[in-house]
Amino acid sequence: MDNRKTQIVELAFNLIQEKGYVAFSYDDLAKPLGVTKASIHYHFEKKEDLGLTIADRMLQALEQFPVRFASHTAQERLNKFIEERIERFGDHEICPLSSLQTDYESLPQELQKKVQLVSQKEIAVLADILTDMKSEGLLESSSDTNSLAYLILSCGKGILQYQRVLGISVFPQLFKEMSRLIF
Amino acid sequence: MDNRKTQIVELAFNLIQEKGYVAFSYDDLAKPLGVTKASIHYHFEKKEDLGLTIADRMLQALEQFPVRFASHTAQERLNKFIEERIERFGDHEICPLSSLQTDYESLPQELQKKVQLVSQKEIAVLADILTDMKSEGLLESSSDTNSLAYLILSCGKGILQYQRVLGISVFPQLFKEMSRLIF
DNA sequence: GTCTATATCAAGATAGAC
DNA sequence: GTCTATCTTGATATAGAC
Repeated sequence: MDNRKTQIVELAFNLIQEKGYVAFSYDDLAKPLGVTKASIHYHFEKKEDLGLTIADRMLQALEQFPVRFASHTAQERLNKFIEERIERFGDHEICPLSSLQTDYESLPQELQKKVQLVSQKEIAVLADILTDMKSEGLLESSSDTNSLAYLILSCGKGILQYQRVLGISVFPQLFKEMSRLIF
Repeated sequence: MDNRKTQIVELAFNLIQEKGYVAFSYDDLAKPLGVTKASIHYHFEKKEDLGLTIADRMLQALEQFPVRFASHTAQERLNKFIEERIERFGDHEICPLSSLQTDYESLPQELQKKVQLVSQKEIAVLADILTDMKSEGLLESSSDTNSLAYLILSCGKGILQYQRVLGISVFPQLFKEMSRLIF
């Protein structure tokens, strides 16, 4: 049953968004699936293997983004990039990359390396979109698109954290404020 | 020896900035101090007690900030607010509040409540400074100072995470970019 | 091949020694 | 009052049952 493997990855991905990488356990996966922890270990021998699979999925999604929207304008790609993120997160979820970044010092070396790659790729994908926007005159020519990418992503991730803790929805206003500043 | 208690708090505070709240253990505290875990439990019966003490310290520091700089201009207070943060963080440290926010779902209720208070207070302190700056004409009158506070803090915290993972120093450029946008 | 029973280790926490 | 020896639990991981 290869579907079980997918189930585990999906569940683990959600748990990372909710509890963080260090905080979630194999029992958190086993219980809802109605199996024992050891069964999870069959599919993913070590927690690191599961972490790597998830980080790889994140990396692939980022790599595919520019391919999926190759025929779209830069403005459309920016909108998609942001919309997809907004849709993905509920009230009790934070960015999975934020979780992995926070737990960075506890991660095994190979997973650390993968988290680095994902972090770099996420910045690069957004920076590319912003650079295209600059070419199209939608952004001031003096803008540092790389710094802007850091700024936008950091901001979005931070807001998710505040939202969850404070139980409020500041994303919309904040987004308006950010757009007003940048564009 | 009441100094031992202080030592523990200092150490735990650093560990939260490095590893996160869930990830650090009483053994991480005991080893460098040359005592057993149980000894730490004497000073802080439960991990939650230690967490609460640290969160309280963060809250007090925030409450004192406007008092310490009551006679300063809004611009000076903003500079101080940011400078103190920049000075506090090394290459392998992230914002302690970010750590507690990421681990939020794993925290005992009382500590969750305290993390909420710290989060609110941090936003409020910065928003107050920005509101004063608006009164002094240093900020566009249309600015939403509350949203700006979220934006600035989120951004700063996010950057610390990227910096640590990528081993780079993007804070300076990013800060320049942010200042250019906001002020 | 897929899973359970079990081992091992480290976590947080208690009770009792100095 | 301060700490150590010890307990209990829950974590990751292995070896072996179906």
